[in-house]
Amino acid sequence: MTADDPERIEPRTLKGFRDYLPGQMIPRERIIDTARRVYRSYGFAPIDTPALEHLDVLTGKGGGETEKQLYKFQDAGGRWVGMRFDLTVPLARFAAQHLAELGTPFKRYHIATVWRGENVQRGRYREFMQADFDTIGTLSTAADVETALVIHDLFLALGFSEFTIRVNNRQVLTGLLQRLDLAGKAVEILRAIDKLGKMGPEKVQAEIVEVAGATADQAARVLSMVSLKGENGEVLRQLDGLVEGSETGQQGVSRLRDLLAAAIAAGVPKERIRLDVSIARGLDYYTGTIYETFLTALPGIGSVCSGGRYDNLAALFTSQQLPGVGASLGLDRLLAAMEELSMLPKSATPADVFIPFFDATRLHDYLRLAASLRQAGLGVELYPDPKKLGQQLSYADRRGFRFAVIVGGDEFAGGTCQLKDLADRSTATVSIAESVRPLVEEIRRRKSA
RNA sequence: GUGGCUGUAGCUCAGUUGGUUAGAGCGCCAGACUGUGGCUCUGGAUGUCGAGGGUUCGAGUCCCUUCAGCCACCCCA
Repeated sequence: MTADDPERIEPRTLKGFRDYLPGQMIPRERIIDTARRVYRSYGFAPIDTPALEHLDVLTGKGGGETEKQLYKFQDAGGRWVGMRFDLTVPLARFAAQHLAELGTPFKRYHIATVWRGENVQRGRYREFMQADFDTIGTLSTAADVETALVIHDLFLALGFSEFTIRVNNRQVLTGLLQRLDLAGKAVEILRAIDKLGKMGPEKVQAEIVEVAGATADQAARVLSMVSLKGENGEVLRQLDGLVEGSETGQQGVSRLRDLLAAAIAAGVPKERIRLDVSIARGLDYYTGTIYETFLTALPGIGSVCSGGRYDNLAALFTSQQLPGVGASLGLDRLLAAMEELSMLPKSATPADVFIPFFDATRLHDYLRLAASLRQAGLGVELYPDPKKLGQQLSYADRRGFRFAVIVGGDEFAGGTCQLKDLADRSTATVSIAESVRPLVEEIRRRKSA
């Protein structure tokens, strides 16, 4: 093939779809591992579902926005199929289909790729990964609390200390709207409220009047509630007054009060979990607690972990009432955030130890050494060509290896090796005559130091 | 889907009113240094100027289309 070969195909990826190089994939896998570990530590069990579903499963009763973003096509057999655009709808189908054998309460996590044909932006792609966890089959506030605790543990485990889980409860707003006779326009009003951070109160109020047909006075009252600021306890007290006379509203406030108290009792610092009456979440199926997680250093990127409680997950598929609560970690958005915050290590190798192929006649010895280090649990890469040592070390340095174990003629003769710490350029002579154990211990010691 | 900005070497960019063989820095490869990587010096390779079409004697430079990226709307992870 030549450069002007007309048959040559340009290598490229679809808009919004990306390749992941080792430098990106290593931290990505680390986030996945962390999420998995935290979810499992609470007893959430892994599941998976197909990427493709029957189209009607995904579209359900039809919803404007998601339907527009849905990737759909006819398969070879003429069936209409769609690619999942979130993990909640597949969970609903899954629950309706298998819950009889699983029983409730059922806690699952699901880390998988989803697809949305929407316009791309920083941290927003057409193919991205979500890491969901949900507890279904219970109405208990305990599950709501646990959801917040999982989010909290997760972000700590990921290396964040500056973040805020904002919580709210749909029932509070619903209660207020009932009192204002605006209950029928809840969806439009919620959507307007969701824009509060971006547009400011005046425009939101105008939108409520315009889109929901509310009077200026009604809109002002919605705004006054949604604009409540201050300590969690203070806001709760004010909400008590605002929802007075609405059973739903009172229940919402009461659940928020319980949730916050329990989360703080469980060790979440109060600055990391805040009642924020303005968060509403676009999705209409949330009926109770709502969660959004913001990074203090990067509020502009939006929520990196969102979720909430729903009354009836699988109404579309079964008459069985399935309440639940859960949240979704936006892995790719989070990764974009971490990259921007320089939280990603630059290493492009998953291994700790580099062994230069130094003495061209000793391949077998190098292979043996590498094997015994691996057996001790270390990741080891042996360079494939006996090039000059400087070049090999330069390669190791670029890749981000931490250690080089150098063994040449002198070392073979003396039964030793040189352990070189690429980070601080120091070297130490370690005996490997009897066993590699001293070497392994030295590496471990330096790693944890 | 709508609107704005951008697209030149692996990366960041320069490229004069359209004018012959398209440049820099960084990176990469090699050597100086036949057993030790971040410095220095020397040499070297690399471009369908995002793609396609048009205007022109002549286009990286102008026009149209298209693709991709960034930003806003929208929505959301």
